[in-house]
Amino acid sequence: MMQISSRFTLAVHIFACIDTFGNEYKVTSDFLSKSTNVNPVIIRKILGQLKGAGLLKVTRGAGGAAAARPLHEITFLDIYRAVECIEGGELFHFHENPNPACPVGMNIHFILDDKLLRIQNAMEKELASITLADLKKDTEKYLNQETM
Amino acid sequence: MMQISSRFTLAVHIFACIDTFGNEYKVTSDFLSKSTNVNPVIIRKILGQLKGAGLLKVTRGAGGAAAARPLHEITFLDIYRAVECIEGGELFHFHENPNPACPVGMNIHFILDDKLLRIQNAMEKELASITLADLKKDTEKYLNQETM
DNA sequence: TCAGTTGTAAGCATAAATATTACAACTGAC
DNA sequence: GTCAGTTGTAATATTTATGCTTACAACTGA
Repeated sequence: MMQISSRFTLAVHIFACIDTFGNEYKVTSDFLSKSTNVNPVIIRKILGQLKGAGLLKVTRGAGGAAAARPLHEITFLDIYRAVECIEGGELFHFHENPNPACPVGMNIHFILDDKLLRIQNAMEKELASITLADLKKDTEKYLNQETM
Repeated sequence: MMQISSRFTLAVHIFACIDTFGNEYKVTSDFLSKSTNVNPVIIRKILGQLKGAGLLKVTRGAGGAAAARPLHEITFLDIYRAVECIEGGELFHFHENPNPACPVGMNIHFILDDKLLRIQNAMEKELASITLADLKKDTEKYLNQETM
């Protein structure tokens, strides 16, 4: 399988909750746990990662999370990088010890690395093109459909 | 972490070996095991996936693998899809049971799915733009550097 | 002071990847 | 026809990451 972990969609879900409920309610890990149906400790860990990346603020003691920057200045790429703690940020996992005595084995990184990077860049460029302002707009769209 | 599994880079490595050694040697799972330093049973499993996708032919009994189509008609996307057996082909893993009683939880898929798809499409488009002909060209480039 | 909350550690359960052993079935050369 | 070499596949083990859960110290605002 090997998909991008659900921490990413969880993090986006968290921001959608902050957008939607932030003014009315205190958005705590317990609140988010109920909306996502994910354990509050996991939520707190993700909140910590997002906080560490400067994307949101978490109020210790009193509780509650809020965005740390204007929404159009937070991209999906920021979120992806905050929660997807990949060594060196590399999307593709390589087999570890290709044979240095084989002409192909010894050169496989020279042959492949630039191509893999191109692919990863294409994905990250698209991630960077989506902001939390877009998310909020669409969230409101669907929530209003409910109300009607 | 959650990277794309090394089966993909392994599969590309396999094709690089076929390109380079296919005329001179019989490219068996044992041969490939030595070049990649990966267990021959794993190699055979990947060979089976590539064969199943119609990308190469494996000679039973006698042994050996070879490309099943002209190299410029095999893309990295073909290989990716052959070996990355993701349910529904989705790059992003979603938290399973968002709360249907929460306005955000009940709509999170409507809000997010199109955006995730855009990101995945960007990546797959780049995967599709690289063919095994490109791979062979670069492989020869680096191997010739060795010889000089 | 105290109820509610965050941050974090520790242990467990689950899932996927990869390694490994084993062996039946197959093929081509002799 | 035999046989060495190979593929296909099953079964098991190991490793690694994820996510769940319990627990609790530290913190904050009322």
